[in-house]
Amino acid sequence: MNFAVKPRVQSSQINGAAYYRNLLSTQPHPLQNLDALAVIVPYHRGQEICSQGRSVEHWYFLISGAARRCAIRSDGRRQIVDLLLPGDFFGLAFGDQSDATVEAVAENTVVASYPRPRIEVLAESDPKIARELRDIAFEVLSRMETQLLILGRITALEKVGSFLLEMSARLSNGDTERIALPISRYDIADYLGVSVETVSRALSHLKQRGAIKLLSTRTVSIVHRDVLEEGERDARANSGC
Amino acid sequence: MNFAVKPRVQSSQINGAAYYRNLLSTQPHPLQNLDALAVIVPYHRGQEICSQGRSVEHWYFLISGAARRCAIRSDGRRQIVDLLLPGDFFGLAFGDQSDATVEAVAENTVVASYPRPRIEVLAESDPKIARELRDIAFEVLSRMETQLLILGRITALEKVGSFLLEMSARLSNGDTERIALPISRYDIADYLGVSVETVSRALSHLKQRGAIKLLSTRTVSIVHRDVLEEGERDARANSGC
DNA sequence: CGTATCATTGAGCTTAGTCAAAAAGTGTGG
DNA sequence: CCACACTTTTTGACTAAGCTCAATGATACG
Repeated sequence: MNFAVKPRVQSSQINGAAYYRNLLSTQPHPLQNLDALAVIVPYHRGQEICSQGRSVEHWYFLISGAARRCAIRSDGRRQIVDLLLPGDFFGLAFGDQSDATVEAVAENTVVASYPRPRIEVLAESDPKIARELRDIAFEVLSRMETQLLILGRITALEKVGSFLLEMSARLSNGDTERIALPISRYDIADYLGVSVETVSRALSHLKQRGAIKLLSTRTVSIVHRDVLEEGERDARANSGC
Repeated sequence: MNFAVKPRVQSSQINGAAYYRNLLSTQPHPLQNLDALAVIVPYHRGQEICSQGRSVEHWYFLISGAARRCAIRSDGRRQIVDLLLPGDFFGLAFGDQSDATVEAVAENTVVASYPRPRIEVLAESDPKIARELRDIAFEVLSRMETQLLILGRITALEKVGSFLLEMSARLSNGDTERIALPISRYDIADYLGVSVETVSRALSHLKQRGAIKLLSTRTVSIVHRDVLEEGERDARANSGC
C-alpha cells in the first residue's frame, strides 16, 4: 500500500519507464543528481497524484502534462491553489490546514517523486543538495506569490488577462504568443476565484477587442500584451487609436 | 550607505540594543544560533524596512510590532501580499516581478536582519543551519498559502471572517478570543482585496449578529468562531436557534 | 452517432465598489 | 486640560461588476 492510487503505466508507443526517465534527465532541474532515487509515474486525467497525507513523504517534479492542487471548502466550492506545469516542483510543504489534493489535469501527466526522508538524509551530508532543496522552495514561493498577485486583482478582466500572461511565461515554448491552455474554463475559474461564465465572458471580451485570438477553445494567441496587463482601464486609450 | 532608511534607535525607557537582543534571544526561532550575526533595528510607523533591491541581501526576522509587504500596481492600487507579525521571517525570495517593499506598520517595530551571504556560507558547512533555512522557507510557504486561501474566498464576509481567525491564530497570546488588530481598516482592505468600506461593513455586520465584539476599534473579541469560518451561508441556521 | 462534458451567451438579481458625509479617535500645541 | 487639525472608521445612497439560473452551441469520446 505504498500508493493509494494505483497508476497504470501506459506503454503506448514507447517503452514507458525508460522513455520517461530519459525525459527527466533531459529536462534540467535542481535535483538532477537524485534522479536515480525518483519513481516516475504517468497519471490519467483526473487521477489523484497525492493527497494531504502522502504529501509529506515525497517531493514531486512534474515532467509533462499538467496538474492542479485543490482545496475544497466547507460549502463544497473548490479552489485551485496551485497549477503545476512541466518543470514545477510540488508537495514540499502543504499548509497544515488546507487538505489540498493534487490531481492530474491532462491525460498522461508524468510525475517524478523523490522520497523525502532519503533526500533529507542526503542533504545532511551534501550541502549542494541542501542548497538545491532551498532553491526549489524559493521557486515554489515565487510561484505562489505570482498567484497571490493575480488573485489580488480586482476585475475579472484583469485576472484573466494576467492569467494568460502567466501561462505565456510559464509555457514558454519559444513561440510565446501562442498559448495552449492546459486546463478547462472551470479550472481557470476556480484558479482565479471567479465563475466559469465570467471567465468565458472575459475571454470573449478580450477577443472582440482584438487583444487575443482564439485559435481553438484551448489555444490562445496574444495580440496585445499591454491590454492584458492593464485590464479594462486603459483599454479605451489603446484601442482608440 | 548601508541603510537607505536611517532608523533612529529609541532608547526610551530601556537601553535599546541590549534590550532588543535579549528579546530576540528569548523568542525561540530557527536561526537562534546565528543571532550573533544579526543586526537589530527598530523602525517607526510607516518606515521602509527593505525594498526590492535590498531584499536579496538579508533574511529578516520580526521581533515585535508588525509590518506589511506591499506591491503597487500600475493603476496605483496597493496590494498587501504579506503581513509580518512577531516570529515571522521574511525577505527570502521576493518574486522577481513584484517590486514589493516592506514597511513597518506599528510604531517601534523591531527587526533582526541576518546577512544572507554569511548564512549561506555557514549553511554550506553546517547541515543543521541548512535545514533551518529550509524550515524557514516552508514556514513562509505556509503563510503564503493561508493568505491564498483567504483571498480565494468569495464574499467579503468570509474574507474578513477568516482574516480574524488567522489573526487570532497568529497573535495567539494565550487568550485567543481577544485580538488586537495590528493594522488599520485600510490595510485590512488591501490585504483582503476589498474596499475599506466593505471591511468596515463586514465587521459591523459580524458585530450586529453577535459573532464578534468590538472592545475598541482595533480590539476584536471572537464570540462565535463557527460563524467567522462559514461566512453568511449557515449564519441563519446558527443564529436561528 | 449519440451522450456527456465543456463553452458561450443572455436576463435578472446580489454583492461590493464608489462617492459623500458624519462620527470617532489620535496627537499636538497652546 | 482643552481646542484644533488630522486620520481613521462608520454609515448611507447609488452604481456597476459579477454571480446565478437557464438555454444553446461546440467538442470530445465511447
